Amino acid sequence: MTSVPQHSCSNCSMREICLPMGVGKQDIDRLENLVQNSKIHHQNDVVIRQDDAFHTLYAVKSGMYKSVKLNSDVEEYVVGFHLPGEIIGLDAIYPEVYTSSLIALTNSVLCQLDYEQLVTLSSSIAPLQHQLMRLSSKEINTTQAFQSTQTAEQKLASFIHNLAIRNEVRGFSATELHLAMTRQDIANHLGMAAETVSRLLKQFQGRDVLDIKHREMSILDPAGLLLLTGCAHS
Amino acid sequence: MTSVPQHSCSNCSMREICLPMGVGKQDIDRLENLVQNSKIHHQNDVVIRQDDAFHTLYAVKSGMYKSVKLNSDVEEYVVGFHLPGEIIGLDAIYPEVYTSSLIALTNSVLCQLDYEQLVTLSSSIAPLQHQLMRLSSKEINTTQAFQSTQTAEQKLASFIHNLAIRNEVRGFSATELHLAMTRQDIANHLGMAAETVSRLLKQFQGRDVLDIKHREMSILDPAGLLLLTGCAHS
DNA sequence: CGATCAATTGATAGAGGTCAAGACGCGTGG
DNA sequence: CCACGCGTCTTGACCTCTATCAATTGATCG
Repeated sequence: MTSVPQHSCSNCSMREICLPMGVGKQDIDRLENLVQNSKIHHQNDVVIRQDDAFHTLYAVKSGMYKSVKLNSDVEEYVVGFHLPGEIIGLDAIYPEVYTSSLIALTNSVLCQLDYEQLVTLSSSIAPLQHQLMRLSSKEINTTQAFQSTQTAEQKLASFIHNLAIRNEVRGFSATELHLAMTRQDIANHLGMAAETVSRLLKQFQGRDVLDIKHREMSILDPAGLLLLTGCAHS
Repeated sequence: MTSVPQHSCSNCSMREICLPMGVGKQDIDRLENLVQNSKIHHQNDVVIRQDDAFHTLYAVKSGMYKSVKLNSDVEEYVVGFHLPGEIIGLDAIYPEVYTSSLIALTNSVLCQLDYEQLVTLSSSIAPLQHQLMRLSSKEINTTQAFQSTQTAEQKLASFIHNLAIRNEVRGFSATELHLAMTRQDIANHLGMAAETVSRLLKQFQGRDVLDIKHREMSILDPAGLLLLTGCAHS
């Protein structure tokens, strides 16, 4: 009786969200062979350095990461946060270098996938090819979705709502969120000042939309939160 | 001596930017067979309606289009503008419905591609598969690139600079631009008021960075424009 | 238990939104 | 060819939202 390797796709709790979605049982081991040993990271570990040559995609197995883009000398921009099951590096395919640095926000685990091998494999596994395109498409959407939001209030509400939905999809709580990132990271990501995030969160609390203690957030009124977004987000 | 069909990929001036990039001579006719008859549109023609079922990707052959997303009842957001050689609809793959409406800004021509057929074909033509991924990746990048810009001045400068680069890549002028869209469209796209666009353009003129008469723009000082962006855009 | 980093809170100022009026360009029809 | 009307663009005045600066509190960790 051979034990399934600890970090295989077939026993991963994210298999229905991640790349293996839709891939049949007979093909999934071909995908598993391609997945390099998982890498364990600790808080503030730098996993990818911006401008390094692109060869591998990453999938988050557990924990949380952030992507940070250095523009000019000092100015940096938090592109986004990555939850389990999400693929990192799709944006690097075209320029063939990573466009941002990747940093672990907490103790986390990543799976590595050689891109060339993955593409080759996907041309013989139709569901894998489809999922690769689906995930790219999804990334385009999520990046676009936040552009339309106007005020700081809408932006922050959208951000929290988006986090809650992503948590829920992963089988976690839709109302109890742990914020692994700092207020400054959130603010930077949303293009506002950290002080504004602080003030708005307090305001949301005052309206009984949510409750925050440090990094632990409870969404008390999901419908109210959705209203604050200016509606229509997924 | 058979004449090449008028709207084939092989004699299209955008073939080195569009999907055919890298596809060999022997395979390109297989791609051409998949391309439906080109569709001619006039200004303000609605080509795609938001929320319609997704089946086909589009490639711009000539002219210019805009993507518009309706959020709540009245509020609408201009997602972006599409130049010749660009693929439209990649963001619709995941949700399987178009996430925005597509409107012609001037007399324009589109090529239609059935997505299912394209994916099937791409699994037997490696360069096509690569290009499909590359174009998706590029789209993720361009959407991300503008998020980091802070002030209205930086946003507008980045927008103009981006337009100029895209024009240049297509073999058009890098300094003489025709703005097919209204100031309101630009403003909406960049998340600012039309009045602000107007004032900033005037300001850019005053600093001799560019010259504008109605919809015709001349970039007088490309380096100065780049400075205004806050640097680092492609 | 200080030292350090994160988060909050208050005061102030400036960028840019909004409202309103007017100018300009363009197409239509007399 | 010119007058009219409509949509686009510009310009000005005002005000709000949010960034910035500064100080304090709170949390975390060696």
